[in-house]
Order: sequence, then C-alpha cells, then structure tokens
Amino acid sequence: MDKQISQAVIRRLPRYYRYLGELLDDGVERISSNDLSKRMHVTASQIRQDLNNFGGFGQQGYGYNVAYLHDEIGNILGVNETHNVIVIGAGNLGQAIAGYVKFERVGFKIIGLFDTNPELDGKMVRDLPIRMLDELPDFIKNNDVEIAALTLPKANAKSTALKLVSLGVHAIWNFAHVDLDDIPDVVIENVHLSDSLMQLSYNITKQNK
Amino acid sequence: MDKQISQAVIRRLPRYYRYLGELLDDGVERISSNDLSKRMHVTASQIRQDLNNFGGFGQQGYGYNVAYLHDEIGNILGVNETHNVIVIGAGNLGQAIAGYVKFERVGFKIIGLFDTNPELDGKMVRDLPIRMLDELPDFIKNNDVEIAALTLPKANAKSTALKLVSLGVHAIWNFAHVDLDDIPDVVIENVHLSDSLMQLSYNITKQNK
DNA sequence: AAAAGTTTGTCAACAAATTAACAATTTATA
DNA sequence: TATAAATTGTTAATTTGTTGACAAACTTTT
Repeated sequence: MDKQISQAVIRRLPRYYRYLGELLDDGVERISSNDLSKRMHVTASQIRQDLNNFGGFGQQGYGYNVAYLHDEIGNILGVNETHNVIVIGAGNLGQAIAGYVKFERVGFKIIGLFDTNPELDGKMVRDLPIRMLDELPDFIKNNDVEIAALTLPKANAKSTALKLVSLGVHAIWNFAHVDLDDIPDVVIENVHLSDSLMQLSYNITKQNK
Repeated sequence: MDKQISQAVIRRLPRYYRYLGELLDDGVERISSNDLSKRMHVTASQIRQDLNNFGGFGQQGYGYNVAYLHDEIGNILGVNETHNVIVIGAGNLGQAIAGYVKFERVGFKIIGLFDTNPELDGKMVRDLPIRMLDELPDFIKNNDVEIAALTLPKANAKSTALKLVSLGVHAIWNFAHVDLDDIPDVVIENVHLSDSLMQLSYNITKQNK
C-alpha cells in the first residue's frame, strides 16, 4: 500500500479544488471529466488519472458529483481540519500573509505574529500583537502550532527554521529566498517570489525574440 | 531554430542563478557541474543538460567560470535589463510586493501603485503615491510599463487584466487566486499562495498517516 | 613536453508523466 | 422496457524528462 503520489499530481489538486469550489458556488451539481477539462484547459484523461490515484469518485454515465468531489479533495489536501499558523517576521510581507490566511483561507488559523525588532513589540496588527522572538518557546509550548510562515531576511531563515523545528513545529511555509530543503523532520514548502518573477521575465524576453 | 525549451528547465534557471550569485559573493571563481550538483542536491548531468539548452558555457577540464555563467543566465532570464513594474491593488500584499521589488530585485523597477479605494488616493507608500485606477490609461501612455502585478480580489482580476492588456501591458504577475491563462498577447505568471499552502497541508496530512 | 587527471557536451538508455483507447457500467431516451 | 448515449476507471501507447556513460578537450602535474 501507500502508493507514492507524484508531486506533479499534488500540485494540480489545489487547482481542481478551486474549480470545484467555483462550480459549487454556481450551483452546479454534477460535472464530467470532459466538461471540467474544457474549463481548466487540461485533458480529461489527466483529470481521471489524477483522481484515480485517490479513489473512484465518479460514476460511469453520470460523471462526478461536485459537492462530493470537492469535499473529498478537501480531505486529501487536509483543508477540512484546522491548522494553526504562526508568522515569523512582521514586515510588510509577514503582515500581508497573516491577513491573507486570516481572511481568505479556511482550514488555517493564524494565532501568532513574531519579530525581532523591539520597536514592534506589542504593536497590534489587526487583533494580533506582535511578539518578540524570545517568546517563541513558551508560545509553542502552550499552543498547538503546526505551521510557521517564514517572512524574514534570508540571513536568518535557516537558523530560525532549525529553532522552530527543535521546538516542535512540523511544517514551514518559507518565503525567504533561500532553500531550506536539508532540514530533517519537517515539511517545507518554498515560495520563491524571486524565482517566479524571473520566470516571468524569461517569458517576456523570449517573446521579444 | 528556436528550439522550444521546456518549462521544467525554465523553472530551474532562477535557482541556478541564485546559487551562482551566492558563489560569486563568496569569491568562488570556478565551479564544476559536479560540485554545484552537490550543493544544489541535483544531478550533475541535469545541470549540464539544462545549461546546454542555451549554449556551451563551460570548458572541459576546467568547469564553469562563476561570474560568466551567472551573467549569461542573467541574460537568458532577462534580469540584466530593467523592467518597469506597476502594482494594481494597494492592500497589504500589494504594498509588500511593491516594497519587495523595490528593495530586493535588481532588474525590476517599481514605478506605480494603484487602487480603487478613494480613501487611499494620494497616500504615500514609501516614496510612491497611491493612484486611482482611472489614471491608468494616461500613466501607461506616459511610462514604459512592462509588468503589472495584480494584488487585488479575484472578482476584479480578470477584467482588470483585460484592461491592462488593452492598454499595452505585456506581462502580468498574478496574485489573485484565479487563473488568467486564456488572455491573448500577454505573458502570465500565476502566484497562487493558496495552492502553495494547500500543498503544504497535503504533505503534513500525508506524513501523519 | 609528455602523461595523468578533470570535466564538459552529447548521445543513448531509462524512468516518469501524459494522452489515447476502450470495455464496463450507468443514465437518458424512445 | 429496450436501445442509444454518456462517461468512468484502467490499461496501453506515446511523449517528455532525467540519468548514465563516454569520447573529446582542456588543465595540471611530473
């Protein structure tokens, strides 16, 4: 058992989830892989192949029930449970991420915001106080922190990540532009805005040739 | 000619560029694909294969000259020229992106920040005034705007993107969580933070099984 | 100056991912 | 209720991407 699912498939799941959510909002009850493929600009075959990694959610001659499939993918992604999140680095990006998780993302709850700058100590960002980094050990001990978003300069990212892991944080959502992939016992998701912007730049440059 | 380079390769280029930049900062003069592969945790074969899509930058028996290769990849990515950027949506994320591009990314210059909320009109974000969206046509006419970062609610994303394209913007860096891939004559780079967080969630959930 | 050691660029082999095809099954229609 | 149409799950074929291998070319050592 425990067939290994490729990251290529995992990367597509949130997109399916998003489209199914929209269909749900639009009151669509059922959809075939063919119809969905047209909306999403992917092949129907890929949709069926992807979904079948996790089980047979459809029915021949009928298609997929939108509400059911949406919920099932939600389960697979783990967004039907709540994950507590703290943000390390209360700069612009940190505050933006904190606000984003708070207002937009069900399944995630933002419970703490930390920084090293003493001038920010106690300052409220919406209804969360900015705390100093030395409060981290106690805070994590007293709260069930699952995910830490790292929105701080790359110089401090690695050491902070190691500290977080040693304190019991299971997952890091890394916005610092440095790779954090050789840390054991933790799940890392890198968001390299820098890389993304360069990819855009490449595609512009290519087009102008 | 004009061999099509796969997106898999393009996605790796910024990472090479980043590592080469660090080597450069550390004063390293030359590096072999083998040494680089160990640092980056990829195969040497992949590095050589990737680079050779664009030309023979190395030399047998010697390896790659760090400064030269860094510069060449910079050229390929188009980050050795300056691209003007405007940000549409002056919320937290918009301000964070504006600040990020301004202070961190050479090759990109942030020249405008727009919003629809009249209360924000004229407010300064660092040294940039927030402008109203109806100033866009004139602004774009008078400035060489290449990239627009979209940091606004998804409801307005598509229509705003279409408007931007009709005004002559070539590229969109899209942070709204909606796909903007069926717009012609424009290069789109989607940054779906939402998808990224769900991938993280999946990997946590998977690990707990 | 010759020999030994490195390391690239590239071709070939292999692996992974995507797409196509279709039998089995269900739904819809007559 | 029988027939036609639709659509999945799954296997097979194809395409794409990655890794291995090695001759050719360069660098370093003796």
